[in-house]
Amino acid sequence: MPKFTEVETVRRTLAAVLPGRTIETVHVALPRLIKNASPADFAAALRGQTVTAVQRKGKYLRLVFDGPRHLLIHLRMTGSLVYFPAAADLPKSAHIIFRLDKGNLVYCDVRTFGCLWLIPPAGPTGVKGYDTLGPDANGPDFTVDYIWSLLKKSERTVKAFLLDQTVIAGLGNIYADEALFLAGIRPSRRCGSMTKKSLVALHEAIQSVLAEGITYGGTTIRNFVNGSGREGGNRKNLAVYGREGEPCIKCGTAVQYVKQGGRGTRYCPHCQK
DNA sequence: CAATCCCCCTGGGCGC
DNA sequence: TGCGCCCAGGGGGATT
Repeated sequence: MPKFTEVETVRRTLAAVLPGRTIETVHVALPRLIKNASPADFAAALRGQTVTAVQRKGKYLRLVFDGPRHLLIHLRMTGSLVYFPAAADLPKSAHIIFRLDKGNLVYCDVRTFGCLWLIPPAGPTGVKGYDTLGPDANGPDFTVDYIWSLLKKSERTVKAFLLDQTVIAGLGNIYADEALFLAGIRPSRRCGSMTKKSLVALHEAIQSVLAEGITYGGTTIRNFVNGSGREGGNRKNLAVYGREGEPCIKCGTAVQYVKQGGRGTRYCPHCQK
């Protein structure tokens, strides 16, 4: 599922219902999802904890409690975190169940790549990917000048650069392709060949695709559901992702598919230079 | 430092 | 209808 629009959609949904709720018990059906504690320690640390906030940084969700541990979650490809206000049949992929004073919070994950960690409320967490995150793609520190300073030093492709979470936190494969299309930049272009002008266009395109993705509630490709279990509605807005072989919406040229850095990459060979 | 490959897994889609 | 293959939004690690 994720890129951060999906994670942000989940965050917003949960932030509306979780604060004030208290965890009564935790059931761990798939222990390997918890990366830095045994199931027993994990359950014991969270029992009796009251949620005070639901935060996001990059593609990580953070449940803030009134106690000495926070819960950090990465949904990876197919994870979801869903609040059930009343008793309900749980999906087969419900791997971790937090029984609350009112309702249940359920971590579901078909491919089971997701990760959960207990972390301290402040300071380094020991979770490498989290501690090294760059500025959020929709945050105030993600500026043209910031990107320019890194871009000049890099010899990588622009797409690899965009997906590097230490550079920009939150951008995923779909939105990287979409932003590059919108800015007219070929994914295989070298960072060093970028002009300030094309960077400004790219910066704007990133903000734009992310804002739109959030507005439409995330992009449902296969397994994405938001914190209420509803699917996102953004798929129809995608210009290149999932449209390989179909005509470019600007010029009609067939959208190309290539593997770049192991990731499926789509672009218009006419519009993107 | 950058690129590639492989891994973690399940299930949908498609060709035969 | 069934089987086997290929594919997938993420990211970490080993290797070249």
